[in-house]
Amino acid sequence: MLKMIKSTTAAAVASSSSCWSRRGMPRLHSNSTLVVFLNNYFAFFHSQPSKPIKSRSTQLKQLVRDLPNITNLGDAFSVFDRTLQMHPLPSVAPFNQILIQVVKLKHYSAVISLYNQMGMSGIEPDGYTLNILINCHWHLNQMGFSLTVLGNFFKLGLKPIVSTFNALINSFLLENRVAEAAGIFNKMIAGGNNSAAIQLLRKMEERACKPNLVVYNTIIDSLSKDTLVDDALNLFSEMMCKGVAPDGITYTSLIHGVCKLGEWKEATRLLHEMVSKNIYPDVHTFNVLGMVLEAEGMVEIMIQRDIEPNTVTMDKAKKVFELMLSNGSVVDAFSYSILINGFCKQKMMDEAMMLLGEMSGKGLVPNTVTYNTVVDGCCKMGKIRDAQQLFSKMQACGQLPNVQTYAILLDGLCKNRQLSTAIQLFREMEGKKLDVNIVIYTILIEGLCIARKIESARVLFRGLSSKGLQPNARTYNIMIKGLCIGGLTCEAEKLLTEMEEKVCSPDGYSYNIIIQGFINNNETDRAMELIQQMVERGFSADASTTELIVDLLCKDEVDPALFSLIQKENYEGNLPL
DNA sequence: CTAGGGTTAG
Repeated sequence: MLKMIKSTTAAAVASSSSCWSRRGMPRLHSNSTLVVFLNNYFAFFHSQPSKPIKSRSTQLKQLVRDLPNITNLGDAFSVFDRTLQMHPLPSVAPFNQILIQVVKLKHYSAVISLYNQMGMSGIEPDGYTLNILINCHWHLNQMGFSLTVLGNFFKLGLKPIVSTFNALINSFLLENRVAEAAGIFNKMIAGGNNSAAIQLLRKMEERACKPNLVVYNTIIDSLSKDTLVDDALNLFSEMMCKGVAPDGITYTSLIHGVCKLGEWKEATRLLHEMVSKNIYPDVHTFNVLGMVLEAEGMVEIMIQRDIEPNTVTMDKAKKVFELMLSNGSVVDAFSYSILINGFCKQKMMDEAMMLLGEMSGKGLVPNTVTYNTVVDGCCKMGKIRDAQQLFSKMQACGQLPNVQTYAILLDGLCKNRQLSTAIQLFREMEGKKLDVNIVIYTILIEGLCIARKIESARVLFRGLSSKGLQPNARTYNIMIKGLCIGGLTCEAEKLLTEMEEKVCSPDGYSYNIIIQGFINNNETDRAMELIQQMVERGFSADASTTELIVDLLCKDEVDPALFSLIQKENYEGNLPL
């Protein structure tokens, strides 16, 4: 088998070695080798009678076999309650299993509340339970709770992040607890601190606590996510030099990173390399590739390379799916969500809905994210009624809407002039004790501005800090635009200044919005000054701003020198000599 | 039965 894959990938690499280009170049040609790899890979598995990738789940989880499949929080609670009512009370093990299932559903607070319920019922936690709990506290950014669970090594409120973690790691190192150290890395990275993570990696090495594969994978993935792919690849080389062999997770992280940068050649090389090491792409890897190909409009090329672009049909898309399905284990609910999202983004809602319907027939459960995707698709098409129906349906199926679901629907309502329904929905989500975030308020502020209720928008905007929320650049931009529409350019400019003082300085959008505002309100002098400022800061006029300026120039209302300023900015470096 | 990779919002 290995030989076959080796030969197909080698052929794939050899077949189009000259069509690579760096980032920013036409993509349709540049990733064709990747597509050839995929086609060969699928073709190979298609010809195999049995599953090539052995499922590890058959070797594990004897206990969980007796538990019903948990696909939503409601199920989890009922299974938990039934387990709690058993006589005699079972050991902690099945409870741990339930907690793990809930962790997989990412309902971390629910895990903690179930854990508390266990305590009240007299079930003693074990090491596994505590690990699960620590993991949840990390996900919830509750570092203090994690530390308490770990055994009160430290008091709460320690500020210096690196030294805190160092201290923790040192104490773990005494016990040779590499796993926990890895967890701390994970948390640090969640805070966006790659360099601190690498520093800690070095500390581990100094202490002769050899970082293992998980530690490296965690950091490599974080670097890849931040598109620091060169650093990720360096660490990748380093781990191999130190005798730590990469696995599928390492490769998937790296492939994700290079694909994000459009480095198709590198992606193909990595795919080739992993297969040559007897590490096979799994459903995660394919989902990354599927996502990337979809985003690049490569779906049609994946199926048949000589068809017209932009003619993706359901038939053709299904062909890819069937190809993946022929592998038996390659398509899961994630894969469906990704493909459905692709169709939604292409505004092909019929196809998206068909796929959604198809899932249950395959025993796959559409989750909150899947529904969010189709609700968004409907909203963006202006099909609010359909979106609302899906919103009801998901709840009927036991998939609870989250903040993102509400954001999607709220935005759809606001943009389709149904402000009062939006406000009703907002009240509903408040009632559900969902954590209303800045995205939600930004949507509402924009909705109010669209409805010309500038005063209400302003009240909402000013009330953000009392809710403990910080407006970001997008919130400011929307409010500035609203104020300009309301003719309140003076106040809009004050907000622009306020942005400077806060952590979010004005971006290109901010300038375009306010410049348009000044021009539309016949304050050309002020507009001129801001155009100057915008250009100085390296931002440029967008199409509609340029149009307004050209219009002014035509009416001879401004200094003609202005045009060259705009033009120079737009064509800098590209003017033919 | 513990850690690490894939999907969604303004």
